[in-house]
Amino acid sequence: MNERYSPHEIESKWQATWEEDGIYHAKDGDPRHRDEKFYGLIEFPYPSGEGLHVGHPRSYTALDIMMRKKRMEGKNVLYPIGWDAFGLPTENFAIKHKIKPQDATAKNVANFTRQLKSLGFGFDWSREINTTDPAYYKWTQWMFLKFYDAFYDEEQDRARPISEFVGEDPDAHRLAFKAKTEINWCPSCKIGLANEEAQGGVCERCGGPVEKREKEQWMLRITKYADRLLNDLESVDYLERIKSQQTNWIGKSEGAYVDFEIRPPFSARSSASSDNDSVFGTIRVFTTRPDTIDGATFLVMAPEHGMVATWLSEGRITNAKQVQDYQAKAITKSDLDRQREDKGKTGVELKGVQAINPATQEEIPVWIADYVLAGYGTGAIMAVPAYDERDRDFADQFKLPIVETPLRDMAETLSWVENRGIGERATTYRLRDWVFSRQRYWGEPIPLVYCDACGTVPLSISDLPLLLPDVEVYEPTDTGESPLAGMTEWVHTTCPTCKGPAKRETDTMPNWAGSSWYFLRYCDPKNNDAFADAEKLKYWMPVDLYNGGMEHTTLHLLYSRFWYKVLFDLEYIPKSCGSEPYSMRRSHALILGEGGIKMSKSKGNVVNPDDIVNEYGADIFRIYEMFIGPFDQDAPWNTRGIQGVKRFLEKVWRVYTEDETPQSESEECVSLIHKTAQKVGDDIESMDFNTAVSTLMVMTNEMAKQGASLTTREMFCKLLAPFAPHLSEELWSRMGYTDSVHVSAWPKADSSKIHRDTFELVIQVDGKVRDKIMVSSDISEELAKEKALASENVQKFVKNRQPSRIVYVPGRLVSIAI
RNA sequence: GCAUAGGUGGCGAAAUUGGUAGACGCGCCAGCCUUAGGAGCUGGUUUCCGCGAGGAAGUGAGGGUUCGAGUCCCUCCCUGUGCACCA
Repeated sequence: MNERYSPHEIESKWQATWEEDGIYHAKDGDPRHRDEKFYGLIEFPYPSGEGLHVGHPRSYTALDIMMRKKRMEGKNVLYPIGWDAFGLPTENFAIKHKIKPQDATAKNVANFTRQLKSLGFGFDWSREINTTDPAYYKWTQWMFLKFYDAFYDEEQDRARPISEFVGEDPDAHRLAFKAKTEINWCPSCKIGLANEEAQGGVCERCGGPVEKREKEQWMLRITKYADRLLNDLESVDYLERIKSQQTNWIGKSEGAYVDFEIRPPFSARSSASSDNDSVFGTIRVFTTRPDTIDGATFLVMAPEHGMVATWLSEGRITNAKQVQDYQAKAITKSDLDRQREDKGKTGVELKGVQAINPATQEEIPVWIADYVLAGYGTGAIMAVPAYDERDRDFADQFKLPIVETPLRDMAETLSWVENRGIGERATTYRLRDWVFSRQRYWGEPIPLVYCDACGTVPLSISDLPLLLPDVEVYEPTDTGESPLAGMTEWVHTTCPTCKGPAKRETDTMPNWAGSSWYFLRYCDPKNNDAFADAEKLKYWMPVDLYNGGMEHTTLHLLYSRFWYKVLFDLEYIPKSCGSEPYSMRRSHALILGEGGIKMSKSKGNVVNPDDIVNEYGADIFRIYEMFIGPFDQDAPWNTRGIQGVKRFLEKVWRVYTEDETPQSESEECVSLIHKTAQKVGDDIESMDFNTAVSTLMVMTNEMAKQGASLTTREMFCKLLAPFAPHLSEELWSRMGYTDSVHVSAWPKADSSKIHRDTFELVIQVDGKVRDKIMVSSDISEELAKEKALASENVQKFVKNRQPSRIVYVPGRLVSIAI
């Protein structure tokens, strides 16, 4: 009886050996030789209580395969791992179970570590980081202070230290600044919610509707980087759909601001006052279609527009009550309500004011309506119902005039607007500044204090990290304040400048903070004097390949690019690293439940990686996830499918442990192993892992049938190594090698050996295959055509007719057209 | 609506980028082995016609280019994903 393939014995043995030998440790190198390095990055996981999802290993295995190949090709590979551990789910979980988030995190990290190690990934565990480690978040806080101490210089188009600011009110220009913004407020839970917790306008905790409330929060001025974040996409290799999502998110549009004069309606004007006197203001609108201005038959302002309040206080609006009611409703209206109302628009006319269309000089009415957004453009639009669907809907609903007018020339209109001094060319963006405060406990404390004498004072680096107080109670408050606000001992402190009494900022940072720069920390994870040493950054950065989920394309990916650019501008990142953190970005897709629906606890179709590893072992699991379908396409889990992979590896095992090794082998076999080497190598580079696996299967079938020489077996073992690291290591050592297969040289395909002496020539008549004949590879065109016409079956279809054309494709076919 | 990825057997999918459609795997069928098989091995498996050699049809629909189209062009339809009353 032959020995059976026992994944578990093999896997734990080799995992221990690898860890002992440290074969996956990256060595810092000389920046002058950085072409030898390869930095591959996966999005570090959030260590949730649920443990690893089967989706995680899909991405990690894919990069693991690429990194193993690069390592075998002689690259100095950095493939690190860490934990993005601050955040809401852990905090909520800890509150529910009355434990500390610190303890929950430690437990979850231990569980994730066990799971990841059981899968045999070649991570460099010596560089493991954790965003909740004070030694890590010290630098997150330090970076926040650098944002606080910087402004954006429009002329130089980069951030600079605030000390270099020339002009009035530098505080108004800091990259980290405080401003009133809306937060999501759940009236039943009496708690401020993060956007993630209020998706769809519904509270994640109680399911009730979420309202908007105003609160002063810390913001980061990402909008200053809108153009650079957009333009620099040209310099990086991201998937097209990633680029387009970022482009959409930034949402640049070009057009013009146009001023509309406002006066009382003609009918209300007293005969004594002249037309000029009656103008009491202007409303500036933003439009991308100034060429349609003749068709602007009314003006619409956002209910929150400042001028509405002004006119109300000046008593100009004759239906004030109605307007105020509408304003009040619009402001408290939740996103959910707005979505529900998408069947019709709402709005109120501002009676007592009229606008003048500068193109036609006609009086047009002014409305407020919540389909006009306060935060975009100028918060006011000229409505052109003849050309704009939304304006048409509104006009239809309220019986406003729709006038078809000819379009003007765009360039001429822009000049006309500018020459008359009634506006200017303008560019707007959808991108908003980044709301950086969270009223939560489990995040990095914002390292600022408020002093009556000195105002807002940043902590100095020697006071960092500002530790999160270790307390028993950290539940959210009814007031919308951070739980830290209730910890008076922690809040009351002394001012770093004047030593007088001061209060700490009690908001914490969002979990996007720690993940915005973790890839920098991997370059030098233990440095206590800097977030990373410049020489090490020069060697490792930028990241050569970054893989992650599409769900992080607009937030994390954009935030971290922005964060990196600020550090770059402020010269904390060496110039030679470049102004983009990631050279290449790829995205994996989801693994769905059986039947193609999303895996979820409620549907009961969640597959636990532990179960799969226990039943089949890591190598089978890894290969199954690669074979499941194209890496960038969603794929349903199929428990039966994994059986096929099991058979495949068992067949490999038999080939190496049972078959007698022939001294010589067929030309086909030699050709096939080199073809396999070529294809597997190419497929790994292009991330076509599913076809790489099938190529390995084809080769295995051939070896099982025909037998294979030692050379072929060695070559195959190396090709298999990135996919099934444990099995290949076992086979490698059984072949007598003492060094790891993972540090052996990646096999190069020899194209002269792929070349065959004969090939199958396909013969087509009128585009249909009529025969296939074996011919010599160096057959001449004439001979090929001759042989083709000589074929009996071909003659049956040619039927003595004269071919109008005969095409010969070397090495492939002869096509005869009648 | 805008953007983006797709649509190929019973299923997951391949297709050297314009050259044999369905590789590889699942499932199914037959056979072998076995006390037994929901284990393993071997062979078969797009559909239709035919005993067979072989033939016909076939890549969401319809046109077009070409000796030749899953692939290129035009007009549509459907599905997934992201953003969305962004002026």
